[in-house]
Amino acid sequence: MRIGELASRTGVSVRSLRYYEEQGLLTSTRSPSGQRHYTDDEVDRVTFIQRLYAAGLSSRTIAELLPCVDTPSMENSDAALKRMAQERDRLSEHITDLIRTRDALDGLMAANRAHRESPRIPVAG
Amino acid sequence: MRIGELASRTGVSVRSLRYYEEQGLLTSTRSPSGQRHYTDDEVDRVTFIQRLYAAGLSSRTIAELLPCVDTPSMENSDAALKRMAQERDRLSEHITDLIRTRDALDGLMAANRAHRESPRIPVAG
DNA sequence: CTTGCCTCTGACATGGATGTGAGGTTCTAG
DNA sequence: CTAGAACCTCACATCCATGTCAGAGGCAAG
Repeated sequence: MRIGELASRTGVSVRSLRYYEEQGLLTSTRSPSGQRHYTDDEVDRVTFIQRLYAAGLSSRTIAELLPCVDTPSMENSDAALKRMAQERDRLSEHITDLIRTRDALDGLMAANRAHRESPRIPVAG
Repeated sequence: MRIGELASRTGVSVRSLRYYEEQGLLTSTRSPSGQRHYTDDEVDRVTFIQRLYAAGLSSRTIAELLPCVDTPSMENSDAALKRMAQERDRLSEHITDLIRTRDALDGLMAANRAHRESPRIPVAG
């Protein structure tokens, strides 16, 4: 498929797809006239890339991990696996932090609702 | 306390504290000479602001929520509470998304480790 | 008074993913 | 053949929390 279709299938802008390629996250075969062509597999790949972006990884970091995703071989894995474990832990920490924040919001909302029903002395969280 | 102390107590840069004030997230009393002074309460406030930033809220959004935090009164609450619920849900969605990503990373790491122990594709040792 | 550190305002710089536009080529449908 | 999408590259713009620098004033200690 061409870039436009990949874009609409993944919900990622054409601009971003080109950027991913520039960052070495995505490859394409080129038609004789220079247009990018992709296989169906790239749809999942792009989705996964987006997932990692959403998890706060930079394109640089993603680039370090992807070889390990593509071909789980020894040389890549050795460094990349360590990197991946490291990112996993960072992510895990972040998740617990977000959960704590969500709890804080829940607490605030409860306080406000309580106040709404029976006005009282304001308490900050 | 003055801004430097607040900065070191919260781990937030002086620059950022001034920025928070500029965005209406933080207030300070000024000494006659114009220097900012803060009470101990501001430490928690700054920490909470950081928490919200980490949760992906923009300073604009945070500004919308804080009045609700300060004084859980009716007028503020009405709009802000709705906003807060909305952000809470967004956050919740994000959390489940991150957990899914973490699971994906776990899967990849497991696959790589499995490969390492018994290489299925004879490439190199 | 002077030295040194803290603070002030203001303004420009940064990074990273993405938007946007120009100017040109390619593909597809009529 | 022609019109209009879709594509190409290049390059500049945007957002937003921070960094950083410059020039000036504040304040405690020697």
